[in-house]
Amino acid sequence: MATIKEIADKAGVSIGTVDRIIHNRGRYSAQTAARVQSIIRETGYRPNLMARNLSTSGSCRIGVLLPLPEQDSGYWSLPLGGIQRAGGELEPFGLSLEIRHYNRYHSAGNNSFAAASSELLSEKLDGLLITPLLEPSTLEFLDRVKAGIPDLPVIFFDTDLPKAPRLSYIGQDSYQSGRLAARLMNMLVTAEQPPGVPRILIITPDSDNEHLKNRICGFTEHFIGELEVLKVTVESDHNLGIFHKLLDSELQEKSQKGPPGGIFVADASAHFVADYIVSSDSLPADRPSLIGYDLVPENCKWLKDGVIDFLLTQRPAEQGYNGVNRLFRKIFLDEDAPEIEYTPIDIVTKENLDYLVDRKAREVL
Amino acid sequence: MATIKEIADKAGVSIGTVDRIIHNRGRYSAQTAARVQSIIRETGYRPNLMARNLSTSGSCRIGVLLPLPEQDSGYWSLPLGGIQRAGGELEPFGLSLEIRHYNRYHSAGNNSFAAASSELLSEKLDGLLITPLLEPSTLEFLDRVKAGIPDLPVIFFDTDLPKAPRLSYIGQDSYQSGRLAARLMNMLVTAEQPPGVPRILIITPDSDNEHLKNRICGFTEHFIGELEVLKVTVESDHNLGIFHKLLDSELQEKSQKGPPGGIFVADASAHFVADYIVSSDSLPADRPSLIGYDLVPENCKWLKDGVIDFLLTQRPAEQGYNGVNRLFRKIFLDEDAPEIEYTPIDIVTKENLDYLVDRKAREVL
DNA sequence: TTACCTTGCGTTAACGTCCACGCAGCGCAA
DNA sequence: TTGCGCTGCGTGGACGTTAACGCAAGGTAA
Repeated sequence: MATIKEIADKAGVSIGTVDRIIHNRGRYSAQTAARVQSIIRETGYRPNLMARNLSTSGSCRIGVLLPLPEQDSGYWSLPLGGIQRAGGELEPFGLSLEIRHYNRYHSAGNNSFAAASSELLSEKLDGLLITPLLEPSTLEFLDRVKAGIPDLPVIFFDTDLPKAPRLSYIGQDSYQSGRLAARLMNMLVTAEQPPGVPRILIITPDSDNEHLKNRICGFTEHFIGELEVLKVTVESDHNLGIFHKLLDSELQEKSQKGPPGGIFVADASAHFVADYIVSSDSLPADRPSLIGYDLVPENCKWLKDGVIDFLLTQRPAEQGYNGVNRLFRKIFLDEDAPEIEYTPIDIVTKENLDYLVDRKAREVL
Repeated sequence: MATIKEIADKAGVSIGTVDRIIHNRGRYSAQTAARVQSIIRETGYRPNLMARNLSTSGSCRIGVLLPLPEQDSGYWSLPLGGIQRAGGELEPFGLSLEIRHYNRYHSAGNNSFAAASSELLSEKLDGLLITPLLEPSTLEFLDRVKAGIPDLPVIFFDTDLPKAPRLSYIGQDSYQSGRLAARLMNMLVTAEQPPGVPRILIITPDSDNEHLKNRICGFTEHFIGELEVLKVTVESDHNLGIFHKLLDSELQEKSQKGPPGGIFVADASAHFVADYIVSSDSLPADRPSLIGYDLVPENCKWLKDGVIDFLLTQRPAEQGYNGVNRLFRKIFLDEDAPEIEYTPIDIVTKENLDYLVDRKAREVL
C-alpha cells in the first residue's frame, strides 16, 4: 500500500504539501495539486487509518436521541441495546456515544425533547442518530444543528422524515409486516377455530403513527374474513386498566356476535390484551388467536405461555446497531451508507424466541 | 487513558521495560514486573490499538475453509457472502482473508480437502474459520496446524466438533428448528387440507449429517398426525432426476393412501420437490404443503411462487460474518468469543423474503 | 587476567499521518 | 527603503507502541 511519503516522492514534493492537498487546507499551487491528485489516483492511495487515528488521537463522538427506554412497553430498550452493543464494539476504535432520551408523549411544549436535544447540541459531535417521532421539534433541532455544524451526518432510525436533511434511514416496511400478520392470522383462525367466517379484532392506539397505520392497512388488505377495528385511545402511554375496560365494553356490546376468533395488536401492547384474555371470564376456554409486535419482556412471557401465537418484529436492536455502525464508518472511513435500509421482518414463536432475545433481556424473563 | 509512558513513569522504569513486561519477553526482574503489573491494574491501562497496529504494521490474516459454494443447492454461497462482507468491512483495519474450498462429497481419499487445507497451511495465518464436515480430515488438519502454530485461534461454523481444539462454534439448533417446522406444518395442514389425519412425507438425503437427523427428530416428536419418512439416498450431490424417480415410485406404490397433505424437506433441496410437484400429473390441483430449509436461489423462487409455504433458515450469512468478526476481535483485541453461539431461527414466507435476501442474491432472482 | 556470557535495564528509530511552524520569494503600500 | 502580508513550499515533532540495540554490572570459564 502506498504511503503519503511515496506519493510525495513521485510528485517531487514534500509530505506536508501532499497532506495539505489531500485535506485541501490551501498553501499549494493548482499545478502541484493536479499532479499529486493524479498520482494518488494512479497508485490507488488510501490513507492508513491506524496512523490517522493515532495522529489525531481520533475520537468519534456520536449523539443518540431516542424516546425513554421504558416507553411503549419498554420497546425503546431494544434499539438502545443494539446501540450500546455497537458502542462497546467500536470503543477500541475511538467511538464514544452521547445518549439522550425524551418523553415522546410529553407533547405540551415538548420540554423533554427540547432539553435532551439542547444537551446534545452543546456536545462536540461528529454524528447524530435519532428517532424523529416529534416532527416539528426534530426539524427545528436539525436546523439548529445545521447552523452549528454545517454538514454533520444524521441518520434516522425507526421512523423516517424523508424531507429532512438526513444521510439515511434505517427502519421497517410496516405495510408488508401487516400483510404477513394477515397471512399468519388466516392460517391460525382456519386451523384452530370452528368453521365459518372468523371475526377479527384489530387493536391499535389511536395515534397518527405511520407505522401503525401501515401495519393495519397491510393487514386489512390481505386478511380473508370479517374485520372489526377497535381503536384504543390513550392520551400518553398505555395502561392496563384502560385496555381492560375498553375490551370489556367492546365484548359486552357486541356479544351477540360472539367472541372474536383472533386479535391483531398493531403495536407492542399485545401483552395487555393477553393479560385481559387470561383474566377474563367473558371469553371461552377456546382462546382467540393473538398476533402482536415486538419482543418486549411482557410479550415474550405471553408468547412462551402460548397466549400470544406470533410476534412480529423488525429487529430494533439491529436498527440501532446498524445506525451507530453506519455513522462510525461514515465519519471514520468516509464510507457511504445506503439512503434507506430496511431490516428483515422476523416471525417469532415460542419455538424460536430464545435465539432472538439477547442474553441480557433473557435474564429478565 | 493511560499510556505506557505514564505506567513507566509511575513505576520508575522506562517504557522498554514496561513493554517487555506486558509481552513477557524477558529481561526484567520479578520485582519490577510485579510493581508494573499492579500499576497496570490500578490505572486500568489498555494498549492503544491504533498505535500497536501502526507499529507492527499489523496485519491479521484469517484462513477460511468451507465446501464449494455451489454444493448443496448453492447453500455455501450464503455463509461465503457473510464472510466476504466481514472481510470487506474489516479490511481498513488490516484484515485479509485466505478463502479455500473443498468438495464435501469427494470422499475417496478426500484429495480436495487435503489440497485446500495444505494450501492454507503454507500461508502465515493468525486465525482459522472452518466448516468441519469431514471429521477425520479436519482433525488431521488441525493436528498439523497445531504443530506449526501452537495456539492459532480456530472457530468452527455450521457444524461442531466439540472434542476438537477450537475456540468456539457458531451454528444452529437444528432440533429446535425441526420442532418449529412441525408447528408450522400442523397449522398448514389443518388450515388448508380436508379434515382428517394428514399424511406427511419427510424427505432427507440419507446422510449421517447431525443437523438433518436433529431436524427430523424435532419434527417427528412434535408433529401431530401420520408421518412417513422417505430417505432419498444420494451418493454425491443431489440431482433432479433421482428425486423425481423416487417421488414417482413413492407416490405410485402408496397411492392407495392418497397424496400426502404436506412435505417436509430437511435440507436445502426443497426446490427439487417443488419442481416435481408442479410438473407432476399424479398430484391433485390441491398441492401438498411444503416446508423446506435455506434461502438458496431456487428455493426463493418457489417460495415467491407459492409452491413452498415456509423456508426455515438459521442465518448462514450471519454465521460467516460473525465467525470472521469474532476471530478478528480475538486476534486484534484479544477479546474472548463465547464458546457456542447459536444464530436465530428465521421463518421465511413470500411476504418477508425480500428483506432477508441480500442485494446480490436478489439480483439473481 | 582476559574473554565472553547473562541479567536488567534504558534508548531510540521506526510505523504513517497530521499540523504547527519556519522560510524564502514576491508584491504592495507607507 | 522598510515593513507587512501573501503564496507555496519544506521541516520536524507528536500520537502510542514495538523491537532492535546498547550498555553497565556481575558471573563464569579458560
